[in-house]
Amino acid sequence: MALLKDMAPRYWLRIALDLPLPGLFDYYHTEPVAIGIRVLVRFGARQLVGMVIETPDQPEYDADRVKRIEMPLTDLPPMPDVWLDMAQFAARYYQRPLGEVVLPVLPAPLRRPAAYTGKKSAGGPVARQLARQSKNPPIKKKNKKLAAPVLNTEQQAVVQRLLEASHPARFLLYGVTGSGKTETYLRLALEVLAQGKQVLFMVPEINLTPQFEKTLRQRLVADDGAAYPIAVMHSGLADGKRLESWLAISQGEARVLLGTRMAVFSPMPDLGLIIVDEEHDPSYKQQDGLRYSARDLAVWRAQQLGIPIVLGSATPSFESWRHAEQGHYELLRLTQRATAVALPEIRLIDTRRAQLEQGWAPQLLEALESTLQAGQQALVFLNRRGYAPVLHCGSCGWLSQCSHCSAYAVLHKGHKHYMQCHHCGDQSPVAKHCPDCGYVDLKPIGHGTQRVEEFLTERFPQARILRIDADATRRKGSAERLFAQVHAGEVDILIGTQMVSKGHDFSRLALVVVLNADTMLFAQDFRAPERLFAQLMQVAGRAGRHHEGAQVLVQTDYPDQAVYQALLKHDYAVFAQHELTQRQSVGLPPYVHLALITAEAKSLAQALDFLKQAKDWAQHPDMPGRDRVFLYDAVPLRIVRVANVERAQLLIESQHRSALQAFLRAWGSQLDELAKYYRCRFTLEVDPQEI
DNA sequence: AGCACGCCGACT
DNA sequence: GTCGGCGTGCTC
Repeated sequence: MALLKDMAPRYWLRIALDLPLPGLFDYYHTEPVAIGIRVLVRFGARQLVGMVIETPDQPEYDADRVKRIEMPLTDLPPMPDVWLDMAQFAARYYQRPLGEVVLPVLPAPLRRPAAYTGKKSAGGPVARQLARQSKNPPIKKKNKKLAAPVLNTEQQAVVQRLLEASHPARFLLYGVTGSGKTETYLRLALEVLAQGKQVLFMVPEINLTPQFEKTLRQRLVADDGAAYPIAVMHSGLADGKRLESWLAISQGEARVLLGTRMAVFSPMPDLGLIIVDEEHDPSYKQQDGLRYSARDLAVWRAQQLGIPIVLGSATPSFESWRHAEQGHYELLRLTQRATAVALPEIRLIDTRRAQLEQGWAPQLLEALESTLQAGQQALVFLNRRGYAPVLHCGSCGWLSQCSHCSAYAVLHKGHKHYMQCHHCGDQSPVAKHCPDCGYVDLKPIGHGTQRVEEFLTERFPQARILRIDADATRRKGSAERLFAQVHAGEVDILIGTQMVSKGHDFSRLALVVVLNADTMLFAQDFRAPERLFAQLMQVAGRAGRHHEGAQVLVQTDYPDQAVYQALLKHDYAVFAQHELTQRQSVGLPPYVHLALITAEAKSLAQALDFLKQAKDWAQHPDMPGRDRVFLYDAVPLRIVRVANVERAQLLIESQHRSALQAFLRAWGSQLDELAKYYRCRFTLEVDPQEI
């Protein structure tokens, strides 16, 4: 009996599984299975979908304990080699097991074991999806083809250079807001599409896709009048839709893919061009799981395929700017607005001298007043949601500390009043009297969007005021609906957080007011000024796209700061120069490469001890790259406790990317054991964007 | 990560 | 008596 069983041939497979365990897992099958095929396997007590990565002659694992796969999932062809190569690169570069790359990037139905084993799994998710599509064929969205606008000479020159693209076809398109970056993307895309290639368009956020999609549908039309099929990919799509897009683009049926960072992992058999819009945007970096930069992977993918890539921004990341300086990217500039409208005037309101009314300098209120009188729109921008960031007892000094975090609970008003910690999400009732001394008159300190809304409603009772922030969009439905109100002209004053600063083009907007810019400036992160500049340029860009005389007013206590002075002149280049000089002198990116290890434990001592011990291990003479890598001391995070977990971090720096990589590979593999000993959880982040 | 196994406290 | 809390350890 045993003999008979042994006679069945064994084809050994090394399989990637989505587990936080290093390496691949050995299985076998009685028939050959191709690399890149998904398989259903038993792993311990559960079933998982994995992907075949190698087909070795012998297993590495104890052959007696290697299991047979349940079945290969042949409803899709194997993932292409170039795709697997990119996944492999990402896994190595970001120091994660391959299974944490190749599986999470698949649409959920393709990696759910139940989709192949359950009762209603007949045919698998792909077959069902195709059946669904043939039953109700997607309605071809009709968009009137829009005529291409006439290019100005500057745009013509840029398009010319893009079309001439040869080696190295990596472009940094630096264009002020309204200079027509999108138009140049479209010209290049049309050219590439006409050659029978696919185009990948990346945007930083989901809410930017609808507007962009509309533009693409109107403009990406072939000479014969046929629209190039477009697929959209982002985390807001339902599983079925996401699978539909994935199938359309990977089978080459869709010619254009518009998506957020995850789109960089979509297989595209005929990919011929990548465009990364707003390339500086921090949203391109994933903040959990595999902490990848979609922009950086896009550059890698373009390099791998030998195809052109365009990184576009009005405020490029300093990393990209530096690449351009060094000639790694070709810098293309659009310095003029495509519409004849001048850039809005930016003014700093020095709050050190001003007599403030509820946090407002009189100039701001006057400007609001006259904007309303002129029948135009105003945008009030402040990056702080809720009513007030903290509640305070005037008698004993008590503050509304979150009971789980070293942060304050924020007062929220609305249909219901409540306190909420923005770090752990915990909600609690608003204290009626001081829990320490019983004093009844607790006062909110500081201003959030809700309080600004309340103040402006009192101050300008005739104005139609709308607030758009994470709270407003959660309750009242989609952000898109609220934005539609603004576009329809039903809003005089729009109050908003980051959410309003991107993408939307408000036609009647004549005034932008920025309230708490300084708090962004003094965030601990070394990128704070860079971020603030980008943020303010972006929000300023909302104003006066259609009308002359738009104003941007920024309240600050520090008008002399370089970032504000550069902003006054709309001068990114000078600001970049200034900041880069500083970065170079103190040794920060892009002049050095960083990695960051963050430890979490019940007590701060455990987290710190773990990191200290890890640092000691790093000094071992056998550690590769040790002499070319510098480790800082372990330090507690600024907000040390979140959800009753204490956190500390340790920064690793090197002049040489390859040395850092080699070091992290050797070092990182030893940390699991150490973390177990200190009862810590830890994450290792390569190229961290916040420290 | 998840899931099983295992050893201690308050419930029908 | 058992249901279930989550600590420990293993999974190709």
